[in-house]
Amino acid sequence: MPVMTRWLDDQEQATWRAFLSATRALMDSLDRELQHEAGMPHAYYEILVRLSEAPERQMRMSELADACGSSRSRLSHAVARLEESGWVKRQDCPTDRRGQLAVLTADGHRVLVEAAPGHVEGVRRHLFDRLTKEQVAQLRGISEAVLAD
Amino acid sequence: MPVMTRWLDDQEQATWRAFLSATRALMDSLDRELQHEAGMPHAYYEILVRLSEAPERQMRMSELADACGSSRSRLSHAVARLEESGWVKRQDCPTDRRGQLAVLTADGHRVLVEAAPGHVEGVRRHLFDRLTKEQVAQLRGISEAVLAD
DNA sequence: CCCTCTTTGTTGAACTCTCAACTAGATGGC
DNA sequence: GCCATCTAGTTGAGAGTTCAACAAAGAGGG
Repeated sequence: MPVMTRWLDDQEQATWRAFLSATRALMDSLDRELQHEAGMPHAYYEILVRLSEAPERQMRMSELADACGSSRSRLSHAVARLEESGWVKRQDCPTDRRGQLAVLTADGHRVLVEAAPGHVEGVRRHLFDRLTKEQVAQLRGISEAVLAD
Repeated sequence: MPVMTRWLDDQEQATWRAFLSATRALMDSLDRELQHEAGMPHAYYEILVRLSEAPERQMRMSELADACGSSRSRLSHAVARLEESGWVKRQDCPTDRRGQLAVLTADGHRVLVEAAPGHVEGVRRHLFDRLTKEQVAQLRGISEAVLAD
């Protein structure tokens, strides 16, 4: 039996459309810049960041997938690609013979260090420079509310 | 000459990571739901929405690309796909012989009408139900600030 | 009119992501 | 020990996106 749809009111509608446009524009810019300056998409950059912050710059594939909000399949393909570039290598996990460790290589770390300033600059230019301190706090609250489970 | 990088402070860092996670989770959910219920990704749904709102349910390819925040190439591929599904058709533009009009078909309109309630429900569940009225207003302001040129 | 520059839209190749199927190893009950 | 079940990770195919190259037609200056 069909239930009455709760359509979006004007404020919600306008918010949703602005949010979609803004997010798409933001992500497209960052992706393009990162591809141009570091030769990788934003998703791959994030993988390198997570690895660089992990103890011994290494992580189990599934932890890494969770940390990046990525599916296992996606991560598997991505790490394969990053391995071809020589930025990550895989090692067998000593405690679980099913497991694999993704390890950031010296080259991978160097690429990351070189790309980071330009990327941060981009995040500022496209996002934080356009917001007040108050809006930054609001955006954090909103993001955390969306994530809450 | 290298210029000192303005790194993100703690608040910005936390905001940026939460924003990335939240946006990715939100978009992934909506994409999955729409793919499952309507057989198309969110980007294609948006194309149908824009067409449905246009006079005579038709638009020039480049207007449509701008409205969707899409590249011409992307739109061209997308419309080709939507045409295969029978939801959109192309027509020559009468006033500009280079031009093409994308026209929403009756089938396309029907699919859209059927998918809309479920999609709106998803947008509510994943976004608006988790925010206060105040946060919705804030999100609108933030999005518009990011879009401003 | 002619030449140049711009705009419109498409195309193919390379790349990324998704989904379902699959292998291999761990786990738990009996 | 044995079996069913679950978890870790990979794989290949199909779908979507990007990028650069391209053809075709409009626009504008001389």
